[in-house]
Amino acid sequence: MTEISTLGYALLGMLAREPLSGYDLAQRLDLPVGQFWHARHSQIYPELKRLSRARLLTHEKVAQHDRPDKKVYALTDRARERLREWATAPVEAAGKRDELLLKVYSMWLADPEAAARLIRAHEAQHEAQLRAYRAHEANLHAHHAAQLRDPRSPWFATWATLKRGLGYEAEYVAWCRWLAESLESATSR
Amino acid sequence: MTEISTLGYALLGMLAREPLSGYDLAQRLDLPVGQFWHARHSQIYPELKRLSRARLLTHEKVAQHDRPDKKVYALTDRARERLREWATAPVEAAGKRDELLLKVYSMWLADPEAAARLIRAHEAQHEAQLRAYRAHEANLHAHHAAQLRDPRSPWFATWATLKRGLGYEAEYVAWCRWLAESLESATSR
DNA sequence: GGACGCATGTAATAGGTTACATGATTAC
DNA sequence: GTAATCATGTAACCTATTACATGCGTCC
Repeated sequence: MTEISTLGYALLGMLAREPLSGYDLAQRLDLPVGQFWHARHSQIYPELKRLSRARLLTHEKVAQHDRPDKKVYALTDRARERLREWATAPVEAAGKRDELLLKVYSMWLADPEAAARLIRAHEAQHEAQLRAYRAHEANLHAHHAAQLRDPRSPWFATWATLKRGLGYEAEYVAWCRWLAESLESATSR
Repeated sequence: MTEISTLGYALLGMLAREPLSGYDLAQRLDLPVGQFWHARHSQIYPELKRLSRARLLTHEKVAQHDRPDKKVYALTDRARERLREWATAPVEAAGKRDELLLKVYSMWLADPEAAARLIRAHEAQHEAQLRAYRAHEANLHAHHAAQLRDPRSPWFATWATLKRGLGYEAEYVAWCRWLAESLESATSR
């Protein structure tokens, strides 16, 4: 049985919902508003080849009149089965990494005013992300309200990861505010 | 001016508080209860050499009677200055990665009961982490209450990162509970 | 003609994990 | 003696980022 990388499962997970091209996958997985995984096209194209060789994906060339042709990938039955097994298999809690927190750890060396500015900048970033997630959630409720209660629906899964994103960003913003206020009140005194 | 990697800053950040050996650093940065960064000894020892070559660290050999000798590293003034500048320099928000969330994204394919078990297991893990953080916080308040209000104190910085850890884990636990309950109520019906 | 978005790839490098290796000292 | 902790290192491998590279089609 062929090994499948985490990135592989990320791609299979998206293709299980709808067939997509490498470019489509790259757009969804690139920096913007993905949730808890990301990848660049330079990692995606070779991975699609590997998965195809392992007979986990099929692809068909789709000719387009208005833009370049593309390859649209779809799951095989084997892949869907592998994905289903993986989805509930035990996994270690991720070792989180956040460079901002590393900076905060050494921030006592620096000017509190400069520190507060950095934290305020991140507060704004996470607030923007939170607003985007909220808009996404409103959209989900508006168009797929019925499916959101069914754990067998992909919309439910989308909602579940989105809720985690909402909680994550809301907590991050609250923490930024607390920290920035602490730093600012120290400055004013 | 020599480039310093993020890992380098992690090591400098710890050494700015107290001189430590590679082994000490590895213990603090290894899997256990670090907060938002981790590394293995195989990454740490070579990095200590690099930082030493760049004259950012000094080390002295410390002979021990009861156990093997060790090298204890300390910051140079240049390193402390570099660390201080880095601490408030702009940084992009981290692209978060969490394999559990990736699984949740494809969980609609699987048996909701199996899914609920996986989520409950993570709930327990994050609860345990939360308890550990709470104990750490109580300890901080008991022994360093005065310094916790001073942004120029390393104890304040420790508290700030710890608070982020507390918020993160509390939110994670709450989300696990919500999701597990949703999955379980679907099963019982 | 040039910029931009679509579309697909490869190569070089950096960052990180796992495994391999060695040796001292203490406790059982 | 042998397992466990302290202590330091290297090598092989995998993952991920950045940069290089190409080409089509549309809009200005």
